[in-house]
Amino acid sequence: MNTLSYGLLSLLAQSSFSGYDLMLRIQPFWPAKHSQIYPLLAKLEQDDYIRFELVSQRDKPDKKVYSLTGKGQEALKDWFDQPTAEPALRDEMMLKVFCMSYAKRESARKMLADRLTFHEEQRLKYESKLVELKGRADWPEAGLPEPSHPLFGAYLLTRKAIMSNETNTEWCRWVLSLLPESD
Amino acid sequence: MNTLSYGLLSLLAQSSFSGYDLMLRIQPFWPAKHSQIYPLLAKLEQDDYIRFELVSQRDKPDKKVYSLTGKGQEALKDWFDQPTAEPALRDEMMLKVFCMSYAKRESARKMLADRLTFHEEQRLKYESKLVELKGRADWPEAGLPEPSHPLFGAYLLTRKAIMSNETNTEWCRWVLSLLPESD
DNA sequence: TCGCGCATGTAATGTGTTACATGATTGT
DNA sequence: ACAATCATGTAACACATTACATGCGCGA
Repeated sequence: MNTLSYGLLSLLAQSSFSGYDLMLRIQPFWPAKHSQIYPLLAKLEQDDYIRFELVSQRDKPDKKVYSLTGKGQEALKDWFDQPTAEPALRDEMMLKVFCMSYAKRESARKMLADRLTFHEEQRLKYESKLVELKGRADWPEAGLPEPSHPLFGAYLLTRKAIMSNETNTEWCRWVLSLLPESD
Repeated sequence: MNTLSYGLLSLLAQSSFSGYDLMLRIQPFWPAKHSQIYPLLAKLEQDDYIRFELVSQRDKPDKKVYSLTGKGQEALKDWFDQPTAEPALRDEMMLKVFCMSYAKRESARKMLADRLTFHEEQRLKYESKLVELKGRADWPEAGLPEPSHPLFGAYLLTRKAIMSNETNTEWCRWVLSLLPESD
């Protein structure tokens, strides 16, 4: 049982999902390709942490809809009390920034401008996710969900994503302001 | 040549470092253990991107001090104009937050409090790094370095680290305020 | 004297990506 | 026609961690 395994159980604690759904939903928190997810799900199913139901769809391929077993729920609870690993960020851009004084001005500006766009788009994405969450949930109009609400965690993470993207956007703009166009 | 390889070259563009130094300095931007770094350095040396000089020390083990070759400098410049990969963040805490409504209140509070401490400590660390940078460099008292200054990148990254840690600190405090102690 | 920091390396194992494979439906 | 989305899987390879291995000097 590695972190990705617990992550999948964690998503399944909310609701049932297909492998494809899980793959898409875990991306923001733990990047993983379908080629890693599918074998893991098979293993978790074999070890009785999760079970699946075959669902036939019209107009779409059949899918396996996974849900937590009792053992899976127990595993999740135990995991929660284990020490939590520190976050690991890997960002090629930061390595490039390190030697930026040796690069062409326009290369640097382009890299920063691309990253700025990325963070602005991410921010928009998570802001609409927040709206969607507010629609699905039934918390008071003040906008503050109860800690016991199943969507509480998703709300916190969406806010976190928005905050991080705002900060990164601000940083990109600041750096660009220090790098005037040289034409 | 993978991202970590370029990262090592990137650090060596600033100044010469031992493998041990490189291992410590690359952590904030690209986590990697010494067991990954040493063989990579040997390979980069064999391929003529870097060279080393054996330095004997009193009271400390001998070390290999690496520096960039001409080929290494060329490689760095080419790399800078290549498209930059998106950042990848892996954070076990975010996965735990997702199913927080199913966990014990005190477990959740402890996890958040630990993370809060982590980000506060990181912020202090990077703030002293900023002071150290200002001491080493000779940019105007206004505090704004020139983009051509060799420490320009390090300055930008240190500011970035401080900003991110502040934002994360703020998020942790906010979440804790939503999770009153239940005793 | 016990652990930590400096300093380097290898071997075994675990994690993650890319490529290979298939196939229907929907929108451009 | 062509690409994208949904949907699942395997195989080969690349990347990363843990454990094994050594050894000196310094401070508690």
